[in-house]
Amino acid sequence: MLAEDQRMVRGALAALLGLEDDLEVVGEASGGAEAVAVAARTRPDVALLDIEMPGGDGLAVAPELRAAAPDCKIMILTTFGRPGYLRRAMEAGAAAFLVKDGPAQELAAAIRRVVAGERVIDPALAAAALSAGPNPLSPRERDVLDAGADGSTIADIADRLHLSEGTVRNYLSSAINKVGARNRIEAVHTARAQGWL
Amino acid sequence: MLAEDQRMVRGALAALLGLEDDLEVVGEASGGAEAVAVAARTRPDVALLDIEMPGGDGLAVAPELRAAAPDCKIMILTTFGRPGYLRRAMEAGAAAFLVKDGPAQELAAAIRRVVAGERVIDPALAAAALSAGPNPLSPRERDVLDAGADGSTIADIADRLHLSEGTVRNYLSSAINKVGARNRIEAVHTARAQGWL
DNA sequence: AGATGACCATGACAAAAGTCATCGCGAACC
DNA sequence: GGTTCGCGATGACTTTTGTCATGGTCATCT
Repeated sequence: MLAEDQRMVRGALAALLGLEDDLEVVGEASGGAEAVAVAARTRPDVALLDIEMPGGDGLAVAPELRAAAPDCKIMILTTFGRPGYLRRAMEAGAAAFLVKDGPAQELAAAIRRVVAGERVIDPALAAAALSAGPNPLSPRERDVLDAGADGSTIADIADRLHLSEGTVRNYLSSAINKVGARNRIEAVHTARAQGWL
Repeated sequence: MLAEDQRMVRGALAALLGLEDDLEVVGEASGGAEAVAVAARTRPDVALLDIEMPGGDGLAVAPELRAAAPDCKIMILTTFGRPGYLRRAMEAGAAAFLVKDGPAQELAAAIRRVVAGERVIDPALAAAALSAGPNPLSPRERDVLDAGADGSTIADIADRLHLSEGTVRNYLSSAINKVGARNRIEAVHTARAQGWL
């Protein structure tokens, strides 16, 4: 099964896999929630999930998908090889983590290896994820940083999260400090780059 | 010819086009500069360019490509259907503007229409581009806004652009005002969403 | 020849953002 | 039972942003 929001890319990936005669695409989905429903219905051997999708990203729905279709292997396919993504993917029980930058043949090869029971992870990425360490941000710090990512003012964030302005300032300050940034914007950038948001 | 930086997507698109027996992929490139070189060598009828690429984006290299291979029709294929992108694509002489969200069959169909001499643009997108109006930012305002997008401080920007801090502040302020934002971050967001950056 | 507008710069001021010390509460852990 | 840590809050303080008025140069357009 294929879950990817960009239809043209999804169609192209389907075409790519269609060239392999031991592989068949039995279902397609354009979002996280839909992926779970489709998997429950079509019972695929393997689910290929994109991360950047509307309606619940691939990492968030992985647990639900495991519940809905326990025998289905989960493979994460993403544009960005962020250490934090890989970590979360592994914690969610994914069998593979691929980046779209990789060679096209790698996809079919990885699927076969996953079906055979192997786990497939780019060694360089694995090393980066390990050396980067875990997410240093507390849940609340993440919330606040994320809420401020779009240019919202402190008052906006406080309002949206039902916190006092001072509290928001403190969380923001400690988040900035923890990621080693000089201000909110830098903090959001580096946190995103690490896959911490 | 196919220019797209993500190899897996590029391979998948090639597979998709390979299914059509009146179409053939004669060259592939992973960046803007490479696209020009490949086009000069392989002389394709049509060049399919992604926008979000390293080494000069599709819009920037379109003029060079026209110079290098005058008979080659240029098609822009992008993730984001931003009004400003469409406008720039048209000004660069592109024959088509497609978004990756569209249906997969649309790609081959669009290529055939372009070869037949037609121009292919999503009507909804064209309307949005026209109603949004042209880029309100002056070149310098764009520079400053862009330089500050990564969280650089005013002093950083002033330094990088060889301007006084006050000047940077003024440009930033007028840019914020022009796009109707409340601060730098919001300004960058909306400017990006419109394709003005 | 005069208007317009992009460009660069100051200085002054108000409004945010960020830092720091300090406090209380509750849960987890040794 | 004490320590630690995440959570939420205050108040005071400094720095950074953003706004505004103003002024000058240069190129373009009418």
